[in-house]
Amino acid sequence: MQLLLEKVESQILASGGKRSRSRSAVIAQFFRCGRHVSVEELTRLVKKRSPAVGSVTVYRTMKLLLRLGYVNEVDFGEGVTRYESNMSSHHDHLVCKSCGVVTEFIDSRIEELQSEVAHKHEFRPLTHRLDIYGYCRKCDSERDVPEMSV
Amino acid sequence: MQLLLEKVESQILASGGKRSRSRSAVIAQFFRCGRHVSVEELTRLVKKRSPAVGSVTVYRTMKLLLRLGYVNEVDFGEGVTRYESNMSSHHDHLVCKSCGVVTEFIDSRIEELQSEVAHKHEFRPLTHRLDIYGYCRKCDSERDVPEMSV
DNA sequence: CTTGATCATGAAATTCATTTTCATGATAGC
DNA sequence: GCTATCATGAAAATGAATTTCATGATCAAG
Ligand SMILES: [Mn+2]
Ligand SMILES: [Mn+2]
Ligand SMILES: [Zn+2]
Ligand SMILES: [Zn+2]
Repeated sequence: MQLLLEKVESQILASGGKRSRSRSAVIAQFFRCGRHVSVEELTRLVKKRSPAVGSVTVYRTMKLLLRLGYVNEVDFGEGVTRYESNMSSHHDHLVCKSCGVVTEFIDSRIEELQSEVAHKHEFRPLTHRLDIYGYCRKCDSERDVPEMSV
Repeated sequence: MQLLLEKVESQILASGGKRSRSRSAVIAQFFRCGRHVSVEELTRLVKKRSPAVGSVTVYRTMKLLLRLGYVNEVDFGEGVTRYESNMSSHHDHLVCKSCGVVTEFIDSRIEELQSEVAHKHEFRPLTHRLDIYGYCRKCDSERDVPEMSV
């Protein structure tokens, strides 16, 4: 982990950037916390250890990591951009519309069929986004329970 | 087409709304123009025939059609919401990153596999969004051409 | 170690799509 | 025609994200 942080920092140096406390704090916290973090959430976490860090620096740092290829932006239609590490390989998402929990999956048959469809349309595919929205098991069973209220 | 407009208007009446010139103009223009229209584009088109109509009314009318189930919102990550008629059945999208052209497709095998994956994860799928980003044939061949500039 | 050029920072201002407010105009049903 | 209710457009407000700007930190050279 410390290794990863140093690798990122040296790549920042190599690309003409400089080290900084705030930025290190943001990067370390990002790799420490879970997936699909929003800037607001990440800022709150960073502020616990480094109260002086503002959200603007978090915005800038995430864009920097994006340029360096360490993160991906994801958007589940909430009006905010979320970030996930690019260390793990490509995957798609199951998004619960009730509790918001996100489950990752990969299905090579679907990936294969996507390539096939693209080529059938003379289209050169580069990336794709497959999000399935619905209810996770917990939320689905809760919705089945007949009226308990009032 | 005139039929469709009347159907929508009567449903608006039934749900407690009233008729209006501006709204009719927006609805008619929407069904007249192509798919994946943004509010800005639609407003410009409407203004040609009805210059007094403001974009706020277009925003409101599209949300109304959304509530009544006539349209879907689509988002290709451009920062603006686009609308498409809900008359045609579900489909997915091939989006050209160069010229922006959007091709629709449907592949029942992919749809089938999505259900399978969801159920494997004890997830009840309701909707999904599959967008494939890349280059259409025209843009792909143009990019292959070696440096022609200066 | 000092210097000086360059980069990074946070606060405030700005942008841009979208929504809300508000005073006024249009509509429907009596 | 009257009137309650809805729809309108302009302007203001919102909220995420970016830019500006004055100041502070960093680093390579000397
Ligand atoms: Mn993910
Ligand atoms: Mn479509
Ligand atoms: Zn859930
Ligand atoms: Zn193209």
